[in-house]
Amino acid sequence: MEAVRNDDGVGIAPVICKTCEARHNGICRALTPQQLGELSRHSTRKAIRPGAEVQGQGERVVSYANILKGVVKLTKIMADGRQQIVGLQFAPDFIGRPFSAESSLAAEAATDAEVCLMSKSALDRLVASTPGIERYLHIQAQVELEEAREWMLTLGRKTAREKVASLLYLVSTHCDPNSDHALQFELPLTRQEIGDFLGLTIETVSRQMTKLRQEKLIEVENNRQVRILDIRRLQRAAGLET
Amino acid sequence: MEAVRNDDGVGIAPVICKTCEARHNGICRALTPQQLGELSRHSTRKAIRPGAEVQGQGERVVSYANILKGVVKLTKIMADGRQQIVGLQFAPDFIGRPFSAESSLAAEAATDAEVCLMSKSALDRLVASTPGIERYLHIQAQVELEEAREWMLTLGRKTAREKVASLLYLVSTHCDPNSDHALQFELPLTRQEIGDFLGLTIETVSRQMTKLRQEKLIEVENNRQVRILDIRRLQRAAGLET
DNA sequence: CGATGTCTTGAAGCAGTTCAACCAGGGTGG
DNA sequence: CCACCCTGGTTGAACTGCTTCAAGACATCG
Repeated sequence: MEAVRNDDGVGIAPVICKTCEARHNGICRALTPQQLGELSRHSTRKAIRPGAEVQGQGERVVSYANILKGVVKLTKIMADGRQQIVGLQFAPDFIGRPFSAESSLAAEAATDAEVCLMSKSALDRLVASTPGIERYLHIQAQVELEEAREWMLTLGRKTAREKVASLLYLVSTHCDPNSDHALQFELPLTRQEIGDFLGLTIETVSRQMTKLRQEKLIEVENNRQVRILDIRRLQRAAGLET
Repeated sequence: MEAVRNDDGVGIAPVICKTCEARHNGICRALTPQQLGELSRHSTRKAIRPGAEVQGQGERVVSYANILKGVVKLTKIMADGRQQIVGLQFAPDFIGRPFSAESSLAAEAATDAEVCLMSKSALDRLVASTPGIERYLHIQAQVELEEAREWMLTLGRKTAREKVASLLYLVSTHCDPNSDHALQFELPLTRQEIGDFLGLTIETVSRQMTKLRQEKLIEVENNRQVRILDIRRLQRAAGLET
């Protein structure tokens, strides 16, 4: 909204933010250069490898994070080890819950990823003073809620085939922030993780993938590279519309 | 926060709001008497019978609603009729999505209920001018998101028995706004609706209820009156903790 | 009192799980 | 360079938990 100012030195956006995805489409867009400068003093960029936690389940939340690159999975785990992925986040999504001190889920990198960690207290201060930030977070919460509910339908009422197709469709619509549908992409999840997202076992996931391949809906290379051959049929296989 | 003023007539809260649950614990708590008066001019109280829609899936949203009494279910329905309940709302919850013109789900009374319908445009104006309202809505969105994700775990990874126990536990913790656990309550849902919430068939729900009854975890009268005999065991049966 | 809607119970069927074997790629070390 | 293993994925066969189909019970209501 406000251009980067360049006059007295106070208004200049931090160098580190200049090329940042979050600066342009993420939460930082709602900040003035001054606020950005203030926040960046309490922020650090960090690369994380697949499997590394951004935030643990039940841990005290001391920082928020912005995804700059890669995919982060949000998981819940039961006492006996059963696991459910309850959300996938892509750049430039924001991770963390204002107003709640404890995390009820774990956030873990699914792919090689890069995040910008921000001090909770610093951002909380900004939220209190700048309505635009709360607006941004509120809208993201709405979107995540909508996605969660859509997924509840998938988990509760779809067949294994529809579930797997739904996942492929979801990834294709989220992995590239610039386009609506990526027709070719690298799956950010292992078969085990796909199972944990869909409420299925790896074997079932594998079988359904094989079937979709045989029916020429998709092509798979190296287990991860997916090319969608017929997006309409995939959509139908996912139980979306007709 | 601000007491009802009584001096010049401008600051008096509308009579209709005086005894309202939402006024005390719901969204209207964030309003000044003036705002309350303004909003109440664009609001109407309405009783709705079980099955009546507050908001249809895919409909244009023209009003928001506050639940004053009863239980409202949020449902998603697929093209072929498969249905999933994606949320239960109790008084004094708020229904409706600011920032999105279309509803992706239907809101329908599960029990006899009473709502306060508010004009979307009037409330949107208030949201824009009063940060406290957005804060309230933001927090509710966070809570609903948290609940939706908890339920994703239930849908994806729990057995039929655990699902039914989870539902009973959920209702017992939500139906009475004043206490943590109601040990006796009337189920707001039919077996069919319970099935639609848990991703099960009515028969499976019925069988699991019977088993829980036989195991003395609960007592059931008239199919709807439930008494929880052992909340700890019910909790364990729901897959919560140990 | 039948009629209707909701719930329960039983028996058979099947989608998805479980268990087990196998396969492919990619290090690692002899 | 090959033997080795290790991880992640596939495939097959047997099993099982939930669904489906069908019948009966129970309550409410004209």
